[in-house]
Amino acid sequence: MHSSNGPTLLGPRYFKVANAIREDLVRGEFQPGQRLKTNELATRYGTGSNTVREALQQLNGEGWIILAPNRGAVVRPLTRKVIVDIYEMREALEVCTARSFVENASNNDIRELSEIQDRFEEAAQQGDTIECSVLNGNFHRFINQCAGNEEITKIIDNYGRLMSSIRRYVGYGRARADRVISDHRLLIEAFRDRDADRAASITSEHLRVSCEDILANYLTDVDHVAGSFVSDAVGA
Amino acid sequence: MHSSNGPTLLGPRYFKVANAIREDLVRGEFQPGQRLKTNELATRYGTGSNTVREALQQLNGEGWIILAPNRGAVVRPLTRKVIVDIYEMREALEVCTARSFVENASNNDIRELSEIQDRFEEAAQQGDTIECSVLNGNFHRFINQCAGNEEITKIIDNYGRLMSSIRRYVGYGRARADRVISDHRLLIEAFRDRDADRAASITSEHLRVSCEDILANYLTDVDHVAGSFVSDAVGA
DNA sequence: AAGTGGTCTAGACCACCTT
DNA sequence: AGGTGGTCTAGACCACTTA
Repeated sequence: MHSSNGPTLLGPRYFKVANAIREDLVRGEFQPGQRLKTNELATRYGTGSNTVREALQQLNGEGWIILAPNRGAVVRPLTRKVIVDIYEMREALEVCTARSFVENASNNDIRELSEIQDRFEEAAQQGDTIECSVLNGNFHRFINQCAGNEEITKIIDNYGRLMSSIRRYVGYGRARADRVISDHRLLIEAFRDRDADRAASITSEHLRVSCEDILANYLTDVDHVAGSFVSDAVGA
Repeated sequence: MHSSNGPTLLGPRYFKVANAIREDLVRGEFQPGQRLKTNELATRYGTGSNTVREALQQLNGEGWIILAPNRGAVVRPLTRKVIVDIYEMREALEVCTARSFVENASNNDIRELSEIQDRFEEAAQQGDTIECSVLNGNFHRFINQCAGNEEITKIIDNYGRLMSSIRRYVGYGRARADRVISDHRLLIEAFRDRDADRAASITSEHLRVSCEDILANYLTDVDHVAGSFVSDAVGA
């Protein structure tokens, strides 16, 4: 081991390239619909085209780009329809995990969940939107993992980065944070009561409203890519 | 163009390699839990290791293998839990598409669906289990596509080959075919009545029973891989 | 301290599109 | 035909695992 700068620093090269491309997508460096050519990307990130290809396959699975055989990659335009579709899928799956959580979670799990929620509320109190975003992710991920369906967890995790990037794009206003807080509280309560139906309907409603909130703050006509930096966050 | 033997015959090489590996998995050439080494596969299929890697990424997304960075690929053991998880996911998503179908499908779509069903019943009548399997797939895929959520369609299609391989493994008995037929009929009827709740509950029940049927015919203790050929099909 | 096997690069190859 | 860019190969490289 060589002193301290970390052994591999984030694993294989194609991970780093995938991260770099994701960041550039969020920064708006690539336009929706734009073709991503392997050789260009290879020079850009100082790597071989084959490594880029692996990164692109990753991003394809995560919904960022569209990959066609013998055609290459295109930046996926994030139309309102795409956002609705993704949220609808997520709703279907998370309603399912919410039900399983009711069955499978130990009292300890529920306690742990409400600790995440406490930290979330604290972050919201201080207007720390980035932390809010992280903890909100943790909250849902914790439920999904306790639910115990690895297939579903894998799928939702795959889309996680894209979804939180969309969320970051429209911002996380005070009003939204308040709504999230009360939804989460109701959900925890339903878990405590071991009421699967209530947990399911709260989850369903929660995600539906979240999606509507995003669409309301989303630009209407033009197609978008995941980010294009957002300056103001709270109080949007 | 060179006469007639087909231009590229199934697209890029990594598709063919992916197909070949899938077939070998179904044939039981690789044991569950077995490591799949890129170089071995490369020699086996007469290709480069990089091409193999791309094929493996594909198979990873389809649930056939488990891929870990710097670790390589392992044949995924198809435990009962994995099957249950996949079916649960599928149920969550297809209940959703069944509902959307009720909203979005034209009368013509419903007519087309029931034509697929007619051909399915015909194949069942003749004991043609392979054709049954295909048409059953078409039936559900048609519903999913009409539902209009591309994200969900993509996910279910991804798992399609694995699921039909599992189905092929346990066989498609007379009793099962009858049950499928009556379920499908009820579903079409619910669609005709534009009754989303009924369509949802039929779909849910349909998949749940299908999963139980598979588990009942599945060997109990040992972990399995997707195929290991099945000789008898009807009347299991 | 090798060895094994995943990862990466450079350049050739070839599918597809344009002229 | 020619060009562009996706695909593929051979071999070097390097992370991780054995002793």
